[in-house]
Amino acid sequence: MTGDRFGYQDVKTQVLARIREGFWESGVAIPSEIDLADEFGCARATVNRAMRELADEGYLDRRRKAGTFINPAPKRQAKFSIPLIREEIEATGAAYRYSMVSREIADAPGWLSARLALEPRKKLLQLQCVHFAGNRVFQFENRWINTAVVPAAADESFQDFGPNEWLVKAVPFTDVEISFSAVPAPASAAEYLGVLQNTALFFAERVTWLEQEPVTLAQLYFAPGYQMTTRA
Amino acid sequence: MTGDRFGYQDVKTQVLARIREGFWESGVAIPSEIDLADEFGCARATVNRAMRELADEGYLDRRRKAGTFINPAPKRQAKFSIPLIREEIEATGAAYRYSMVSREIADAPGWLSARLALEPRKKLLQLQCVHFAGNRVFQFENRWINTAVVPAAADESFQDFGPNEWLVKAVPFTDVEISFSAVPAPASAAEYLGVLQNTALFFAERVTWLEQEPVTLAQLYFAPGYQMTTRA
DNA sequence: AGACATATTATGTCCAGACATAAAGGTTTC
DNA sequence: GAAACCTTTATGTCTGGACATAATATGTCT
Repeated sequence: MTGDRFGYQDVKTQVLARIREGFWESGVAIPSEIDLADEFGCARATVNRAMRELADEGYLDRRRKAGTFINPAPKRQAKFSIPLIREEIEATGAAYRYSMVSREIADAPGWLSARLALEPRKKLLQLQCVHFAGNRVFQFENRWINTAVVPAAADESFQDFGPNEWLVKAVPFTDVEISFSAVPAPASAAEYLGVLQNTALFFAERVTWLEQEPVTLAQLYFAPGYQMTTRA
Repeated sequence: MTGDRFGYQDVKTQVLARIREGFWESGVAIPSEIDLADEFGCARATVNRAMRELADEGYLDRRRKAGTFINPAPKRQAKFSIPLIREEIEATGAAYRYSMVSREIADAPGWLSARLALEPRKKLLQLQCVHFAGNRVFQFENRWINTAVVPAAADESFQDFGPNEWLVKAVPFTDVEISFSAVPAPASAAEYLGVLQNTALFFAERVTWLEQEPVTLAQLYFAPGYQMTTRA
């Protein structure tokens, strides 16, 4: 209720409040858009937008003809923005610094071929690099790039900027798959992060695809203490 | 282009394709809604919905009067649904089993009071429990419940079901904060998960609030090998 | 009763037009 | 030149109407 008219935001707030206070009997359809529009004194389109967004947010279930129902167990879905690492670091006030550790064209190991659905022994560009926040190591990155899809990558030295930074500008992609887990630090990551082997590290693996073609796989080892946080 | 008319879905697909193929010059505003509506032969409201959703999804930036711009570095935002643990386990085909380990009313330790903005030495209900997938331990849970906000919790034994399962049905909440990290297994978690101390564990900490009041804090230690995955 | 066709209904989408609003850009004034 | 004012414009929202669509409910026939 911003003041005079009942907008879709107001409808959302009202309906959400009613859901929370148990205003409507659970399990029974809540009033139809027409009825609500009538009650709130606005057009059906306005109510529709409010209800559609509440459904998108998981509070409501809607079915044609059947009506709109309160979702008894709203699956809280957390949204994480995956920023460029440079921005993530600079947002903390620290200076971002990048350093490439190794760069080579190599055969894809077996697990990688399987993971990316590549024919065996395909040549890929492999990069290892380190990202610093100030003078502390922030992340160790192990990356493979499919030069069949991104031939231009073979001509880049990646001395002055990270592969991700280059890739997001140079290559469009259609699908991303990210998985997070905790791993004991492998030898390489331990060395560059300056921790003991098997230290608990937050680990992310990200694969991007362009239509059906795998573009790149990144394995990201975060320094101890890293947290990924969200408010919902 | 579903066949005849140009709906908002079609507009989205077209515009997204143009973004990806670099159809519009980067850095310059793309055509206005009116122009696009004209070009696609549909109403401005239709284009508006398409563009609004693309902006929500992070592909576009829109500003009144200035116009609509392509987001050069679309902050890929991953959405994770946070299912009830029972559903998560049963979705894998395994049987869910739950077991409570301890239950007591205790003073909130200092770090907790600070974290939840409670007055010091406030009495909280503390629970420790274990969630099984089949006969393997899946998660060790350490939880505090603010009985000032949820007095009914003090009367629950939590012998037969987990606190989360009970809370989502019994208490509304307005805000959730989740953070994920990797931790070395503390003694308690190591014992119940059957791993050595300091094993790398995926760890989630979730705080829920009802308006300004903290409802509950959960610390979730996942068995080794756990992955949180998303496709975007 | 069960199978099948038909009517009903709430949501999903669209349109044409309207006014509101934020912000860019220009103009005037000090 | 900076501050204050005005104009313009693209997006943001709303209306009241319309048709489409999916799914339920109902009626009919076997």
